[in-house]
Amino acid sequence: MNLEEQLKKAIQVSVQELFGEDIPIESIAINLTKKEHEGDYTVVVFPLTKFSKKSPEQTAEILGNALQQKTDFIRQFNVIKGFLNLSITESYWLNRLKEISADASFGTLSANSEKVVLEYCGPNTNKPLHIGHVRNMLLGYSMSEILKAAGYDVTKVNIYNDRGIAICKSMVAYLRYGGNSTPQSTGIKGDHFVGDWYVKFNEAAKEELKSIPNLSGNFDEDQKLTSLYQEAQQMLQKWENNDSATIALWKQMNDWVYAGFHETFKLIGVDFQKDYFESETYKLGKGIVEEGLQKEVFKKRADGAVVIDLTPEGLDEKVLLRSDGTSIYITQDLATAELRYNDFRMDKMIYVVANEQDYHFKVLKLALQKLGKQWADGIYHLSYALVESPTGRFKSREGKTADADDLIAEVMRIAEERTKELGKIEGFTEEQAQQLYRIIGLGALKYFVLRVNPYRKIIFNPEESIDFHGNTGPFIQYTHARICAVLRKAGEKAELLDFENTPSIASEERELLIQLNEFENVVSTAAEKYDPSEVANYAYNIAKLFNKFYHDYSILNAETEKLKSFRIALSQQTGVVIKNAMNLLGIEVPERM
RNA sequence: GGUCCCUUAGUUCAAUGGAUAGAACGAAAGUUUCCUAAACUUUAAAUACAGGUUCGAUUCCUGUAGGGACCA
Repeated sequence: MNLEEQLKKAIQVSVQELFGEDIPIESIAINLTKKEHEGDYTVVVFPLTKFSKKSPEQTAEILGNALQQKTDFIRQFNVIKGFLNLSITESYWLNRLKEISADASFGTLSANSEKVVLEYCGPNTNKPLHIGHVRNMLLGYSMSEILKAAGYDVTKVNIYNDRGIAICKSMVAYLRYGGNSTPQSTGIKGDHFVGDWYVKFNEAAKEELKSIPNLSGNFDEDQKLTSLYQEAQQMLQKWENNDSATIALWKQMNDWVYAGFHETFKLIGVDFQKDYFESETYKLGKGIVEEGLQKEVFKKRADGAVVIDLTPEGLDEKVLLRSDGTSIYITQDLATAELRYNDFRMDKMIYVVANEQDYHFKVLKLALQKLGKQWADGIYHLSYALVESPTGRFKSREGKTADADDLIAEVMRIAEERTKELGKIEGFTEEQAQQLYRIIGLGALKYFVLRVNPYRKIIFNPEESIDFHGNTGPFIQYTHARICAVLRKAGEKAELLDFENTPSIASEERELLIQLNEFENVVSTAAEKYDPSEVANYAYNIAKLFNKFYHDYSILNAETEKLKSFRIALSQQTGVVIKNAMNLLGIEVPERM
């Protein structure tokens, strides 16, 4: 049982004994004491005054005395207004550092036997990944690591939107203008190669529109008048009819795209245990529509469309099958969800999808619940806001600035530039140097994205490079490298860890230690809130505290051997926590930089 | 028209209903014969507006203004 739990339990018992009131343990508020006050933990006693029938000060005083008697780790306490500040004994903290250091799995919560399927990325196969996918992938990957650390059994899945009019457009343009070119012959990465044909399609369609009169001015509408679009339509038709030449071309182009995607996945460091393809699931909707009609959860409208009435839930009447019998995204997704449940029997199903689809997922979950699917209660939409440029939403036609591969290349280039400026790669082989640029560049990018709450939109200015100073990934990585340098110099002495009865430790050391002890709480909160930024901010705070400690005190030249031993252990554990926290964000930390 | 989200220093972000609202960048000033200065220290600087709930509101509720998304 950790310290906070022990404290809460002791408070609960004391309140019962002192004031004769049973209070739920969740109602007890314990915070870390603010810097400007003396103490380690603070109990807010205002809520207890209604049971004690005494002033906040008196209540705190009485409770403080009781707690001190009941436990053996409270050295002293003070009361300021309604705040009871408890100081924990030094021996408790020293002992705690030993425990943490000896615990190889510190930061990993015990397994809870719940199974989670987490879907993320979800690209279309007609164009390369862009900055939106980057946020999605970083969130998805990080969330999976956090959930694993919190004790869940996590399976990551991807869904490819590999069919439909969009990919047919690329196919048509390629057939018309592509000749026998391939990614290999042109040296263009597969997903970009196919994406280029998609762009080409739109350019050619615009060109064709110049000779067509009476346009509406709306490209999405007007393009339907072009021969190109009609060809794409026919292509889609043929695809749906299983025309072998069409299928062969479709497969070829998608394979190029997948090869490109996989390269990017590998570089950015994300993976999936299972892939789903829309082409294999897009027809599944019919069955669930039947089921819904039978159960009378869905109904047939006068015009023949099948709908679900969600007005009691404050939503609208939602169409699930159009009057012409064609299905809609939501219908497919209902069926895909069920398919996935049959595949995995998971307790939770998490969708990492942009907040444009908040409404969609509300409907999805509600509809499944209304159909009586118990497992639908476990659906969670991890919604995140879009990444925008300073002038507004990134449009694919803004091109390069929003492209994922370009973005990654750019941060790595900046990392290289900065590192060389600082002359930090002495003694590195070329391969090690490249590795370092990758770690730092990606660290900067990933931290930049993950330190922000998912629901908050990110303004990314491609003109200004991502920062490497202050509250950034490289700052935290640098702290880790510093720690490694000290530990290297300390040599085997780091193994000794004899710091029993170390004379009084400084407030900077104490604060760092208290924060290290919080790591498991942070993991648990991040998992509960589905929010990696909790971990990011924590890692930053740890790094900041360490740097202050490092600046103010000498580790290797400590006044006594015991103190030195303590500081080495503290540094070592800080390094471990930084590394583990950063790994939860999908960020690697270098040993030298 | 309906539903949902957002608004905190010049800028980008923090703050389970708790103490004097924290950081970073940028601005101004300083620290290197000392374990990595991608670091550290100091200064100036913010809760959109109006009500309400209560011991206490950046946080919860209502309304206003501004920004964004979705549903037809």
